[in-house]
Amino acid sequence: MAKQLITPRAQNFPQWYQDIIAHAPDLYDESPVTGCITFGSLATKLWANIKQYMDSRLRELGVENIMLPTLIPESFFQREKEHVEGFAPEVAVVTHAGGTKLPEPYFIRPTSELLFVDWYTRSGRVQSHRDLPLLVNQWCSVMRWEKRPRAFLRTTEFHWQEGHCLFPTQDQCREFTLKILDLYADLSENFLAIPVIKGEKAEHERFPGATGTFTIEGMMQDGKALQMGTSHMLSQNFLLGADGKPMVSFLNEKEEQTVPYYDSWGASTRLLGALFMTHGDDDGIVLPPNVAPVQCTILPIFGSDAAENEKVLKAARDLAVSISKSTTIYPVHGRANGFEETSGECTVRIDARETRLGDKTFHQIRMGTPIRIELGARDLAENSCMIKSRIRTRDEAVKCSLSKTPQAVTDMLKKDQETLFARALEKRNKNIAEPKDFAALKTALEEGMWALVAWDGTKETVEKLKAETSGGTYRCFAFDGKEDAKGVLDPVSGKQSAFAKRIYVAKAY
RNA sequence: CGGGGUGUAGCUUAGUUGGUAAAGCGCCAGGCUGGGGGUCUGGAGACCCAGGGUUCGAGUCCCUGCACCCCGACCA
Repeated sequence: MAKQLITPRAQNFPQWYQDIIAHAPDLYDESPVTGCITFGSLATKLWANIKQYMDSRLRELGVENIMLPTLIPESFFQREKEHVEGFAPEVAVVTHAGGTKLPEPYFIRPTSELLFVDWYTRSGRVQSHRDLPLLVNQWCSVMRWEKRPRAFLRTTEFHWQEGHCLFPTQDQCREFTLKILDLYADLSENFLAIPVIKGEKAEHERFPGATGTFTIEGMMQDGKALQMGTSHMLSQNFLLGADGKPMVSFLNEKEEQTVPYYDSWGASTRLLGALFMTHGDDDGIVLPPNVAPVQCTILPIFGSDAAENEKVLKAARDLAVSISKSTTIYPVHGRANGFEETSGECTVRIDARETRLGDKTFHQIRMGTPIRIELGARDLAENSCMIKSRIRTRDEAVKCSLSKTPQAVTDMLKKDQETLFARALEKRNKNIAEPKDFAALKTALEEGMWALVAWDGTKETVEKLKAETSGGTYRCFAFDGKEDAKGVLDPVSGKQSAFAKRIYVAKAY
């Protein structure tokens, strides 16, 4: 019985990550295109859930969705020098179409600032101060020819949302940019159960063309940082042409032509990578109940008596209906036929395949399903079932009467969501050091920790940090309002801090 | 784009000094089988990455490509 094993985290973290995502049924497949993956039904549902959560928050803020083209005319790229230099190396170009060479090549969008700016004027949406703020977003995929792809964390084509908003004043723009950062943090912490640090990127880490970049950073189980979403203040940078003349302007209350302030913000399918890396264990991925496409799977236990099996299956269906509070049960054709699902307050799946319980159990473990319920003829005779959680030990299995099961499941889902967040938070907080000197900083990074330090603000120090700690980077300035870096020495250079706030240092994905 | 590695069945791999392919998992059929991948029997499945070359004969030896993976630099 040679099992397909998952490399333990402690032994080789990158291999472990590859193993758990590879073993999760229907999560993803490699594709024929370099660095691109096929999102399986599980990944697609996870992304759909994230999208739904975020979309409803965005609607509360008044953001509308639109959809722009995938291609950008090459000439657009001549407008924003810094932006072009930032993205040119990783852009794919379409030179031929319709069997002939195109007069002007099209770039496959790596991000859509240039198209949004065009749309603002083309659509006539920005003419008066009454048109502002203009709050729009799009869900799409973009393409960046990165040197080193990693499934979910950095794929050549990735799916994301990109919001592009205009405001009459800089203050309003900044306020909204930060509001989105809060939204990202809320999504991450309350939905994905991943604690994040909110902060501002140092100048050298800014989005090309931005005047300010704000980020949420999560700590993965190996202590590396992952940038999970960014919100950029672009100010008027994309709205002025190469000649300095406004490309977008509106008439304000005083009847003056005015250039608005622009922000853009995005979060991508990298969030799924963060999810797996944060919560996964040596048995596979673990999905927090709030994002999980299926909260609970009922595993009927079948014997050799067909009539008994029929009764067990019927009881499983009744139980699924009462847990999910939905009467519709429909078949699901996944890796094999024999699954059924209900939707409602929570999604309950029945694994009615005629395989052994061990197979069904393992399938669910590898898929990260929060709760399993085992139900056989003997349980049925006692009007009970066994409830097991993905994140609890087998000793913690609960025997529960069928009538009380729906409430027990609801309670367990809520508790497990909290537990996952609390675990990750505790681990994160334990792993942030405040080193006094460079030696202590090096040690902290070697041990997979982050460090909160003062920084002298120089490029030399950035280089020195990276070179002498094998990849340490400045992640973001602490966002907690504390100004405790004044007069403090930078542990890397030994010089005075150039900023009022301290900055987080970590190795990163 | 530098450094290293690997291409043989759906997956993981074995293939001796060159003689036209093997195992485990998975899959299909059928037994026995109730709680973390059970077991027995039978079966299907591979122009050995591509193109050249050496040879009576190449998965194996020699060139040349291509692809993928890992470690760095770049990034959501």
